Amino acid sequence: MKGSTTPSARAGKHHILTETQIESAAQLFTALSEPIRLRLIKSLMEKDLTVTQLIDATGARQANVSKHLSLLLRAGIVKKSKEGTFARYSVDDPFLNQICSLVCSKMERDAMDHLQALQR
Amino acid sequence: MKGSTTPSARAGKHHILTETQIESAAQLFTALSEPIRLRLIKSLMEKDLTVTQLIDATGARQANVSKHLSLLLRAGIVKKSKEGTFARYSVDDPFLNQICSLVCSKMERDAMDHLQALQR
DNA sequence: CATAATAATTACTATATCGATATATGTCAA
DNA sequence: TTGACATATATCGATATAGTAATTATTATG
Repeated sequence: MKGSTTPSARAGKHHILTETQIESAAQLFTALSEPIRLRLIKSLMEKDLTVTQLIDATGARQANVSKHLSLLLRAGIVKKSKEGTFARYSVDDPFLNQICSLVCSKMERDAMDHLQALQR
Repeated sequence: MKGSTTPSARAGKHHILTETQIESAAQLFTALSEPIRLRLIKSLMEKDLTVTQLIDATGARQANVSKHLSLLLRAGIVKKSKEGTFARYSVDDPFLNQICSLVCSKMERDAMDHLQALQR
């Protein structure tokens, strides 16, 4: 026994991404690939916040916060509503909670694997 | 009724990423943020393949395929085993199937929302 | 050993994007 | 209208990364 996964064990049960979906997915992952944007998302997952509040929450500069927020907006990850001079941003997408817990469990699993590899 | 989500509806049930986890997650998403890398992953999700086979499957150049594979390897997304002069790569991580179906459903949901917005 | 085949690496150009600064836009209040 | 505040945008230098061609291991084979 070689411990290798048979291809047939995988075939037929996974989602097959079209080329168009691959491009879209890549853009989505790009939007999630910057720590500052994940910090913004994390803050917004607790509650809706204005730009000023996000500046305080993340410690980033105003221009950077605005820039990354508009990127997240274009990516369809956050929503925006104007309130006077304020802009209130929000995340309201089950996708984010799901991907968050998925990433968490992968990282935990990888950490476990790493520990077991050390003990072996 | 304003249609806004109350913050309390979100609080308490989501995963809270630490700053370290945010950095790791950003690296993970970076690894998934290039179409060519998603194409490699897609091919490998069907079955294990050598570099040469991945060149055929993706149409990319050898150096490029090797470079992106080594990036995916460092990111812990693919595994590598040498077979003579060949290098056979594989993905064997439930994370990928999960994230794949998650991304698919988000894209489908966004498409539906977009259609409904047009009809409104 | 010499050669061919496979894959990784190096060197390079082009492009993208980050953060920072400065400026513009928009809104409210006096 | 003027001033103060909130946000967006434009620009710039620095850095990172994509893709390519050429080179360098590494391994199998005659």
